[in-house]
Amino acid sequence: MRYHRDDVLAHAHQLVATYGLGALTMRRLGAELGVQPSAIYHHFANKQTLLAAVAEEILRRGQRPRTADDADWTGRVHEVCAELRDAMLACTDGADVVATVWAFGMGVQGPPLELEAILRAAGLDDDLALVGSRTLLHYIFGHAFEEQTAIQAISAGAVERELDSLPDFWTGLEVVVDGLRSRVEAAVRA
Amino acid sequence: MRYHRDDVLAHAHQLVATYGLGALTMRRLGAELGVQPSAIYHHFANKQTLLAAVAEEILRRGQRPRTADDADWTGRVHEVCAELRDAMLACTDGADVVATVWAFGMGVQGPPLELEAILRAAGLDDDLALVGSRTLLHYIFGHAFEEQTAIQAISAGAVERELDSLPDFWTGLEVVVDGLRSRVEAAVRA
DNA sequence: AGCCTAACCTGAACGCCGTTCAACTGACCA
DNA sequence: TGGTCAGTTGAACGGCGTTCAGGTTAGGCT
Repeated sequence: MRYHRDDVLAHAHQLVATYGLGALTMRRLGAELGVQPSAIYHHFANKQTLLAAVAEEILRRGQRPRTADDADWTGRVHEVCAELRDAMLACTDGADVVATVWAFGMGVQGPPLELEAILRAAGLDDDLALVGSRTLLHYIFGHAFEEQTAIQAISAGAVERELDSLPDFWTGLEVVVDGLRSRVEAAVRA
Repeated sequence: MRYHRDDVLAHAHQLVATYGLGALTMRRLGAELGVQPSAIYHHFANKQTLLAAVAEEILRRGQRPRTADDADWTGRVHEVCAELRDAMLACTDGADVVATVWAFGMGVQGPPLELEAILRAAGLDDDLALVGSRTLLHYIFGHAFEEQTAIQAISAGAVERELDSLPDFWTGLEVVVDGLRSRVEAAVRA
């Protein structure tokens, strides 16, 4: 059997989704495909590139049609945030993968740009729209990463933490959106 | 020369601070001390434990006296957030180290508990104080991590990103604090 | 049908990594 | 003087990402 880039990517994604980021090894991926590890370097320059592609795949699989097109900006923000969060949670270590790739500037530009555009359309100037989108992103990444890590640490028995000590995602998101709302109202008033 | 736990920890911290997380290797740390890698396992059970200790050390070195003790809660929040952020930025990969250790529940409980207490003293109920402290934390970790990673990626020439595209930390923090302020006012009014 | 080219793969090697373990050293105290 | 124990040694195990020169095969062109 000979493979294409998409076959390798699909297997890599499945490996991460099923067994976590630690299972994504060039050797294991090769074994999964019945191929030498070195064969993967024909499709991806290195592991970092492969990881970036996995991150995009995680987001791609989580995409949904936008329903609240010209509704209140808060509804559109919620929609994008929910999609991003759900996409990451649907994959073991998804938040880790996506946040890392994003921070390294190797991809994952869709949701940030979308949030930025929504905030600008709501009336914020360019600087505030950038700040707002990044604040939302940091909150979403941080919450999802902590949630996934805690689940993993607990199920591995590595730590005696309680799962119900995790705060609700939506309440925190509301706090950030409230902060943005006062800026939007000030901008519209001016 | 024979070493104690604190000597090993100090060298580990210095290694991370100077050359980054990637340089913290049991082998390299041993070499730095003129000792076999296995000798380190006498002081720390494994690398994860060592890393947790390094995270605590990063925070410890960033500690400052609290000046705004019974002032406005927003001032106290700013103080804690600034200390946390500065402590992480003072060390290469500091945000990565601290955030990871925190997420794994292996330590780094000082700042979160402090923030939670401040918000509770401001009038928020337990749930909201927890949500608020976590939201602040996620924002601080996310921003610092992205900032440090971007600096590193740019200086390594790995990516063509612009440094000035990073949004201002304090503006974003103000957004979150604004969101919390409306909750505090609602709580005090009730 | 035959060929050529590009895509895909092999297999071995290199230099790292965290971790384990039985055995040794040396300072300190009774 | 003898024993205890914190600290260390040195070798080994299994795993990792990555490189490279060379082999193989599928698909389009003549």
